[in-house]
Amino acid sequence: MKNRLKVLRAEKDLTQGDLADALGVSRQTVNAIEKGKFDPSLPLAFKISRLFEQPIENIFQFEMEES
Amino acid sequence: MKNRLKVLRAEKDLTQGDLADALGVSRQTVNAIEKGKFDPSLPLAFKISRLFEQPIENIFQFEMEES
DNA sequence: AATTTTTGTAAACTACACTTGACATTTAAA
DNA sequence: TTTAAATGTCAAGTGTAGTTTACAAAAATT
Repeated sequence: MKNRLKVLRAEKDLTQGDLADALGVSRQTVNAIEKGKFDPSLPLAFKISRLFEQPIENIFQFEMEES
Repeated sequence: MKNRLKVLRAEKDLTQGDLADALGVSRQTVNAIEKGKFDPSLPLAFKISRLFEQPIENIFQFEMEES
């Protein structure tokens, strides 16, 4: 699953640590999601969505073959 | 997290088993999600979204206090 | 160039999404 | 009203999201 986190984060001038704090997760979790190591849970995806004021579908791009 | 699965399923006249097959998950998983026992993973939420041709936000309603 | 901040990554752990199998209860059909 | 289909739920297991701690590498500051 691809995502636009790095760009969105840059637009708001946030470090991975800043974003992690804002979301209430660890910095490693933000890093892992940003690098595509794993997908966020649905609740976390919603929090990210609200923080960046964009629909989930606009932040995460799911492709069917991924599973 | 609330969801409109039961209604959406009724609109398409699908049983929990039908939906499970269409999504590639077990019937118990569909039942548990529908009853709010747990949240779907983000990939599964995307599959549900595509199947019902509605954005995730229109199917699942996240409220901040949930976590 | 030296220091600080940020990012990447790893291991070991916890929590929960999802599985199979099984059975009881409710709803619909014959 | 008896049978079948659909739903609810439980237990025990697997896989992955997310944790903490820790350290190395890269990027930005001074």
